[in-house]
Amino acid sequence: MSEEREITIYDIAKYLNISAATVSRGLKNNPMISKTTRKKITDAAQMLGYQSNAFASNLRSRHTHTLGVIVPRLNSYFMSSALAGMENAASRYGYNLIIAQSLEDAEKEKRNVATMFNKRVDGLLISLSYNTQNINHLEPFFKRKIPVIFFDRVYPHNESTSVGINNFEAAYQVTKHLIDQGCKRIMHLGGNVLRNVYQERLDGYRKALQDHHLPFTEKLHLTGPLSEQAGEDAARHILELSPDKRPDAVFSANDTAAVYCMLALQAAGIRIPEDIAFAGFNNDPISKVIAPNLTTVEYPGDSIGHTAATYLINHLKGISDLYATNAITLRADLVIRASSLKNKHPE
Amino acid sequence: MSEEREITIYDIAKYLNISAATVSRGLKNNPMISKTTRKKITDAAQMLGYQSNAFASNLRSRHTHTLGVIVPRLNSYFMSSALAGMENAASRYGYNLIIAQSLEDAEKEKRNVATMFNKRVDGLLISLSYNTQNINHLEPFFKRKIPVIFFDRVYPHNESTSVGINNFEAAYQVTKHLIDQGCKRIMHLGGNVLRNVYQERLDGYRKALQDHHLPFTEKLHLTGPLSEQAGEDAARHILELSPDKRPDAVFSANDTAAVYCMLALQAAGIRIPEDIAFAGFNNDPISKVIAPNLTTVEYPGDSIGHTAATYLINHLKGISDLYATNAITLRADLVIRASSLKNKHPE
DNA sequence: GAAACTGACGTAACCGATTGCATTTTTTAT
DNA sequence: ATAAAAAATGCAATCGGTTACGTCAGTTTC
Repeated sequence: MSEEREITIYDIAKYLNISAATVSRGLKNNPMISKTTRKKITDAAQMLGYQSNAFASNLRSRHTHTLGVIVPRLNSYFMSSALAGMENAASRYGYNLIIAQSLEDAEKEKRNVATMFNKRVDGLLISLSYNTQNINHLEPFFKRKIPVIFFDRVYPHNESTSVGINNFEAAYQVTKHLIDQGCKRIMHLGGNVLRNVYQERLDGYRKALQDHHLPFTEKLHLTGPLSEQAGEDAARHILELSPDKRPDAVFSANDTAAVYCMLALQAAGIRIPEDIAFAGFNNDPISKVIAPNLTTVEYPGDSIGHTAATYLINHLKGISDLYATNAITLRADLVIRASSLKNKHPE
Repeated sequence: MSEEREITIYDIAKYLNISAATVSRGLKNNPMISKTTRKKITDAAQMLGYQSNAFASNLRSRHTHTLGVIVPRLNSYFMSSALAGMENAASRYGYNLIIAQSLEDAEKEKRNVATMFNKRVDGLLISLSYNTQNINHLEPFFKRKIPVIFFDRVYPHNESTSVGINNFEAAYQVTKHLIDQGCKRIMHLGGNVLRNVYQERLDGYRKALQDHHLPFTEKLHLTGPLSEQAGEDAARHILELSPDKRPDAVFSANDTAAVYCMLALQAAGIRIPEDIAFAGFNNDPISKVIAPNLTTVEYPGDSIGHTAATYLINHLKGISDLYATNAITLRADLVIRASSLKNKHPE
């Protein structure tokens, strides 16, 4: 039952009859320490079961080897992939991740940011909540020059970098693909345009329509949370339209809404892609399971997370300068599957 | 460009002409401090933009308000749900989460555990990697009486608690359900029996067979990583059997393998559930998208995570005693869907 | 052989909040 | 008004590494 006392560098120092300073240096492979004493130190540390106390170290050296991550939700495929990518990069370089979720709430996001600051994270990776209006809550970070990287849902700021894809271009390609398939009345299920990703996807969609001389119709533009429910609601909305007013294609800003819209429409006897073609966004696992398989955009969460974290760490190590880089854009390819193929023999 | 200096309690103390000790107490709402000075302190703190330094605090008070979480992979639906549940519970009580993934590698898990220990987490939540043989690497935690909770993939240990479901019972129910549907040759796709969840699911399956006087056939028991590939491999295996030797049902220990097995079989012309009934495990989102919808077991990641974290925190606060509790078992209901319904009119 | 230098290690002052104990101030009781 | 009790605040040690600076023995240089 006796509480084991903590082994410190002082214990090692006493054991070897040397100073704590030497022990500290020896453990960090400081070249000032001779090979022989260094060996003695590491051996003694091993023997005594020494475990370094990160606090004491942080308190003095003023960095924590910890990165803060704030995401809207942890449990989406994209986010958990992004986190996995970050964790891989971070652990490779000896960094840890403190993860918090805003639950799409700007207020909780503010509290998360404050906590991260108090825990003195060395850098922050953040994807903004659904209704965050501005980034004033990040000021403490900017003031203290603690680097911030936005990923996925970014915010323009000239002292921090954004990591994501070209949403405009991807949405343009999706829409163009649907147009190439002969679709003329393409519906768009979008998210809150406060978030750049949804704004840019909407813009790409509109630009493609315009370039192909198709009108943009407000009635074919639905905005919502892109949830399962939202997908089903969209289906109901479509079914309530008179058949000649119905869209002949749906481009959803995520796969979840697309898939649940498809399921509801199919239940009502609508054929996909013959009656209505479908395209989503994210390349979520469900897109490969739904019948017909869903055309979508590969949104590489793992790469985005890995890139963002690596970049942040490189900045911290002085290898690259984050302030010079405004944005990093990763490749996001269109993944064409059966849900959008109206032409049996596409050229 | 000037680095803003950090505001400390000493700055507040100097500003108000009081001692740092009083400031420290005032900020923590210590009742020993009068209401008026407390107000003055918080106001000054606000005014000066004070942010507490968690290190200094931790170093002295010896707890971090941080929980370590080690999971095999971040990007599975179950795990990300569990993490989300943990984060909700933790943030409610002012705790943070440091998250690391073992990538199913026992060695990386060991390193993760050591890091968590060095960062002095107040408690540890862990789901073991695929090939972890023992829990010797957790000894430092046990020695220092730092509480450890296992969730999902647990390990028997009489000083720590496990949170999960009754896998044996759930698997029994799944198998019984398939038998009730008239199935007689039920195949099982299982995982590594080193992990309790897979061992127990296998046991439940076997017990149900036995109770219903059905033989257990080694040929109908496949063990693997339960990945998409594993599901497709299982399908190929089934198709290679002569039709009279084929199973009339498949019970997979997760939904991913079940779904990809179904897709491959369907592509080969096999009808589900008429030719082969299917059941999975986890209630992953894909189970609701596959046609026919997959019968499965609701494995409540969110609840498991929330419960595990709450329990750990209650222990830390002295509200409950973790050492007295051996296991917490959550409800896991069978979710019957079309993939297993051979009888058109089930009673 | 004295001065200058180098390598290896020790000394001690931090980092910023916490807390047992001492001290001062205020309140209560007599 | 005064002693006693209670409340409020201050003092100073402490947590465990880190690091600027000092020391000292041994080596090099001329």
